[in-house]
Formats: sequence, C-alpha cells, structure tokens
Amino acid sequence: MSHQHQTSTPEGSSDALEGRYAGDNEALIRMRHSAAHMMAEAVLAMFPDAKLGIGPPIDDGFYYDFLLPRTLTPDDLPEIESRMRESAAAAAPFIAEELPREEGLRRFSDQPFKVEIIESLADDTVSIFSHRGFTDLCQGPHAESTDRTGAFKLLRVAGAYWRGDERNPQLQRIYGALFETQEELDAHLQRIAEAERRDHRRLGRELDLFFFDPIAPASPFFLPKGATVYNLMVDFIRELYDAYGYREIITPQIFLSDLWKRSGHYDNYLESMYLTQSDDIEYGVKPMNCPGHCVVYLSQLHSYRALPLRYADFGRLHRNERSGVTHGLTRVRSFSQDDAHIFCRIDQIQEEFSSLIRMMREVYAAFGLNEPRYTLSLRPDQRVGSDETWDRAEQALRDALAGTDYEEIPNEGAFYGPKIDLFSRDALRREWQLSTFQLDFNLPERFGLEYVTEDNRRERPVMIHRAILGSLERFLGVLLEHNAGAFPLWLAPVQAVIIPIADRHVPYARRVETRLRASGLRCEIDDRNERMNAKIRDAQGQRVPYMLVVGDREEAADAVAVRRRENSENLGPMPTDDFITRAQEEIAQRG
RNA sequence: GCCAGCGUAGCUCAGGGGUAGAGCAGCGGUUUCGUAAACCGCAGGCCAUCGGUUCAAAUCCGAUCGCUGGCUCCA
Repeated sequence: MSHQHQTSTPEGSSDALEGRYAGDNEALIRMRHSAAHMMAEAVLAMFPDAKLGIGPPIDDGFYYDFLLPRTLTPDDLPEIESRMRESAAAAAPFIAEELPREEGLRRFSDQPFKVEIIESLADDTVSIFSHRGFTDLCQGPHAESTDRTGAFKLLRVAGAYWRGDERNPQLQRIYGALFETQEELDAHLQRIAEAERRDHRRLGRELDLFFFDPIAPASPFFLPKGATVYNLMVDFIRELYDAYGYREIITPQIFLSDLWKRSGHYDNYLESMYLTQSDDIEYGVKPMNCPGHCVVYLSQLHSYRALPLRYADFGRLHRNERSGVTHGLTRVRSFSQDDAHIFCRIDQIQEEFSSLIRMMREVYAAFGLNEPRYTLSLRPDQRVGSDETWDRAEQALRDALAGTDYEEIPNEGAFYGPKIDLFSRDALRREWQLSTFQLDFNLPERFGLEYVTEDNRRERPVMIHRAILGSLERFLGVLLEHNAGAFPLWLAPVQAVIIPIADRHVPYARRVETRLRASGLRCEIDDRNERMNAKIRDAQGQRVPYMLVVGDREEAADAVAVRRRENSENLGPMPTDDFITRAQEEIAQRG
C-alpha cells in the first residue's frame, strides 16, 4: 500500500521504456544495436561456447547478455573492445535475411536462449542479421556496416537474469556507451564524472551532513548540518499543511502483529518488516503509516461534514530492504516521509487530487525542481473494488490532471486503486520518482471505516495515500545531486560565514554574528588562524551562500563586505542591516 | 536475495609474503594577512572481522560483515 516506494529510476525502469529514446535519432539506435552485435561477435571469438542472450540499444549505449564458461572481470573489457574496433575497421556490411521459422530453429540450435525467443514468436519467419560471419537473431534495424557505428566505449560488466526473472539463470551483461561522435561520447563520460562529483554520499561527507556506519546498515546518521536541512524541509511542509488543511498526528512505532494481519501487510509484506517479540507477543515495527492512521480514524465517529479528513504524519518507518538494493540516502531501511492519508467521499476525489497537484507544484518550485512528468496508472487485472468504483475513480484522476501533460499506463495501478506518480529530472537529466498519490479502496474495507451521511446512514470513505517529497531521506539525496550541495539560502545549513581578516577583527565579527543570529540567520565565524583566502576557499567548498568579510574598513563603517557563493560574485561592502534585510527577503521568497 | 568488484589513518589514496607511507583534515607554534590553499612541527592505523596456509600474512586462501556497480524486488 504504499505508496512511496523509495526507488528511483535513474537508468530507466521497464515502464520507462517508452520514450527512453526521446531525443535519440533512428541512426543512433542503429549504431548502438550494431555495436551490440559486434560485441557479441568479439565475445564469441573469445569464448566459442558462449551462449547469447539479448543485446539491445539503450539510453546512452547498448548491452549484451552472455552465459560464459567463466566470469568476466573489468580486465576483459579492453580485449573485447579492441576486437570490436577490429570489426569496425573491417567495414563489413550488416546483411538482413528472412528465414522460415524451422530453419531459424536449426540455425540457432546451439544457442538455447535464441531458440527460446524463436519459440516465443508467433511469426512464420524469423529475421537475422549477419556481419563478418557473425549471425544474430534480430529484428534490426542496423547500421549499413561495422565502420558506421560512431564512438563507443565499454563501461562495465554486471549480472542480469535471463528475461529479467530471478528464477532464471543469471547471465553476464556488458554495458557500453555509444554516441555518434567522439565529442558526444566524451561529453557523456564527462557527465558520468560529474555525477560522481555530485554523488550525494560524497557530498554528505564533504558537507558534514550525514554518514553511514556498519553498526546500522543502510540507516543514515544525520549530523547537525544535515539535521538542520532535514528539519527545514519538514518545517516547510508543515507550513503548507496549514494552508492545505492537513492536521498532523503522531502514531506508535511498534504495533501488535494483529494490526498488520488486519491491514494485509502481514501476508504480503512480511519479508520487509522488522518483527520483535516481548512477553511472548509478536509486534511489527511500522513500515508504513496507513494502518495506524486507520486506527486513528476509527477512534472517533466521523460526520460527512468532517470529510475530507487529512492526517499527516512524519513518523519514522523501517523496512528491511533486501541487501543489495540499498543505496546511500535514496534507498534506506530507516526513514520518514511527508506522509499523509486523506479520507474522503468518492465525489471528493477529484478536488483532492487537484489540490495535491497544486501543492506539489508549490513544493517543487521552492526546491528548484523542474516540472515533473506525470503518469496515471490504471486498473490492473487483480484488483479490489467494483468496476463502477474504478470507473469513477479513474475519471476523477483524469479530471484532476486535465490541462497537464500526462501518460496513462494501463494495468500499472495498485490492486487497491489507481494512482498518479511524478517523475522529476535532476540537473544531470536523470529521472527520479518523488511524489506519489494513490487511491485506496482496500484499507477502508479491511478496517471497516465509515462516516455518517447527511441522511444518517453509514458509508465507506475512500483513502488517498500521498507523499510529495516522499522519503525525506531520499528527497534530500536527490536534491543534493540536483543542486550539487549548493542549497538555496532558505535551506542552507549555514547561510553566512563571517570572515575576520585578522585577529583584531574577531570582536567586531562576533558583534555581527550576534546581530545576524538575532535576525534569524544561521551563521558562523571562521576565526581560525588562516588567511582570508583560505577561509573563502573553504566556505566556497562548503557551499555557504554568503561570505561576509570584515576588516578595518567594515568595522569603521558598521558594514560587511558581501561575497556570494554563485560565480564568486563580490557585492562589496554594505551596512550590516542592509545585508540582513537583503538575506531575509531572499529567504522569504525561498530564493 | 543473485552476479561481480572493493575494504590500508577522520577523508582521498599509494604499497604488497620479512615488523606500514603520502596529501588533506586534526593538534601545537610562527605569521595578522583584503576575496578560492601562508610556514614549521606533532600526533594518528590490530591494514574490516574471524579462521587457514607459511619460519613469517596487511599482502595468499576461505568464511562472515560492510560498501560499490548491475540484476531482481519495492504490499
């Protein structure tokens, strides 16, 4: 039921297949696909017994999956790559051919995965492509010849299950990057390097925001600066809750397992839950807030007049994510969400979703995020609720999305209701799922939720699970990678560093500090025995928005010399009060 | 959970069967400086953990834990 899975899709998940080539032209796809064939040719030459999986073009390049007699190491890549270059130098043509299905089966009789693919095809014929004596089952299209395949570089080896199913054998996948020109390839490699520089795990350390310790795997420790940012995020959301009619509640951390049996999590989510025992009674640490919120709903009798009822909860959640799936802040085992559950009537669904979208836009703007991509996930085959309810619900969501560009995805909804997901691209063009708004017909049923109607009957409300930031941990991670650690002023853990030029300026610097703090600004004095240049360098490295240099001249004029983080811009001296006003205005507009 | 790689000082990394090295950070001192790194000195490590091979293991082997890149999962 919930809602916010923490997953991101930086590499594109299966449902991102559509549109993943957006911006890539047909020729480029041909090149990438052809390079995959050339890689298979090279690997087959090195390992004649290799069994071939599939080798498609993907965003930024291509891959091919192999079953090999031994595991590959990164050291194998140069040889494969140089064989590919030989193939390219040969300028051999790609030749397409149609074969009768039976002949195709014969042709690939020593390639079990290819046979499996042919068998799964309904067609009478199969198409193959050949170059330099290497033949692959393939729909094409391909480049004209092996030399027309742009600039490529093999990047890494990885494990991948045949047909993406973990019950199937695991193949070895080799990933390569490919672009039309060397310049574009270099730019891509540059982007990868930049992504490493912006890696939120690295920034977390460098900026003293958070760290991880094996004593609590996949669970972040927030240092004072990180906790400051975290709390500012929460404060901001709380302000919006006032404006959007939410009431915050606080619910228990650990519940009797009975709750999870009632909600259905015990049957379907157990492997991700932390269980604990006390006095022979089993408890579950909450992985989601929704069942607890149902308990809160049930604690009082609700009039139709009270709906929609919006309960917000920043409660800490724990999910025992499988080892191997955790990653920095973006997939953790302990986190909290800007979570809320809305209980409402069916005829209120559309207005609630419209309001959610408005709120979401306000939030994204404040954090400097781009307008997201919207998806509307519709009813799956396995579901609860009547068709009539689904009809009304799906239409309500469509209406809420009217005027926005969105994509409908059949069958992708949860069994308990349709949902709207939002995907945002960061500064490096990677896409992340942040907000999710999910309708739920199931939990109100399981918990027997009711409200009293105008004519004194009992009706069942529906429930909306919604999070805008999602996991606060993950949002912070994404935000860090988006802004490279340079938080906007309102979010910066340290908004200004006061830099005395010499020791004799420290007392004045302290007076300035006192005034700034009294004005609500978060500031520090750098009174280390260092030269001003070093202090500026460090403050820039810490992404502090303002550096206030104070020396003889400033002290005489009750001023500060203001330097901005952006572009090393030097605004020169200004009266201290002017700076305070300026900063407060910037904060007020969340600039 | 699966495949592969990695784990040496707080951080980034070098070394590699014969008693452990650098830069940055830290600490002490000198310097008191006008917009991106002053200088000198000191201290800091059971080389992840456990076990094995060996006269000798940080180094080779195995297991465990953690991390990384993928895959799968994300009621």
